[in-house]
Amino acid sequence: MPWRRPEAGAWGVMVSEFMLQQTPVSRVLPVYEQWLARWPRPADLAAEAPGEAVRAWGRLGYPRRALRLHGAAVAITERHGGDVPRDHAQLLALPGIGEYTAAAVASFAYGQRHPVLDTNVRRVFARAASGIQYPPNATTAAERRLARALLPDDEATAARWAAASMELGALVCTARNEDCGRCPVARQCAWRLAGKPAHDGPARRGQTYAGTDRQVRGKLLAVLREAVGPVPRAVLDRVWDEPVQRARALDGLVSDGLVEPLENDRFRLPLT
DNA sequence: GACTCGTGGAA
DNA sequence: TTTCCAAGAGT
Repeated sequence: MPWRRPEAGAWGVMVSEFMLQQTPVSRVLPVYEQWLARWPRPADLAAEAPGEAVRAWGRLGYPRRALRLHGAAVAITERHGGDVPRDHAQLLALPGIGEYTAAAVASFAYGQRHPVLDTNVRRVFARAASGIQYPPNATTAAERRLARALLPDDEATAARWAAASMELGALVCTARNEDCGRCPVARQCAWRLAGKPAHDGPARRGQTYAGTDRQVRGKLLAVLREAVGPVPRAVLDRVWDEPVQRARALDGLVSDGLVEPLENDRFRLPLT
């Protein structure tokens, strides 16, 4: 992956982590390349209108991430001299960076020792160590303890371990159709040794996208991304025929800062 | 802890 | 066709 090359730098790692939050690698790749070519440093992005970040985000989904990445670039420029901070707590204080992303940037970009617990690693640990097919819906204290216990002591080794355990989950120990034949720890895997018992308990609740506010928001924002200038409400009205839900979705976008209302019932991506 | 927040490819 | 889900964060 381009964000694993040394020349990607901390900013490249950070951009990739934002984009990879809930979005598959194959869809991130082209947008990542365009993004880094256009905004090679945090200050370059910080100098842009936030709406440009939202526009360049394209169809990656969850566009609030674009807004937060822009906000993080501004904060880095103002508070950290334009350099992505190395300190975990300072990373965590940036908008859009939570427990996982702070550890990922500190580990992948700066080679530090942090437990990196994403959905891939959690699945690997659930199977190899706990003997269950899938991890709990939300990360538990027990999972964090396990991750800390398994993390190698040496800093450089820990950073390599973080990347390796994630790759193992992403490429081999996948959610469906896991490939135990390629797994380096298959002989020690508690789940495999137990005969791969199927996940019990409640199924992870499905999302059901059709007809939700999220779908309406997506349609509204798609129109605004493509528009050059301000868009009249009448144009936005065409994306959804149910007026109450349509208004609620647009209001939500405005209150999230993804859309800026103008005079005369017109709208655009935010300039400030 | 429960919910919200996009999108599209694969099973 | 429907379901599942992909390197989470914020409220």
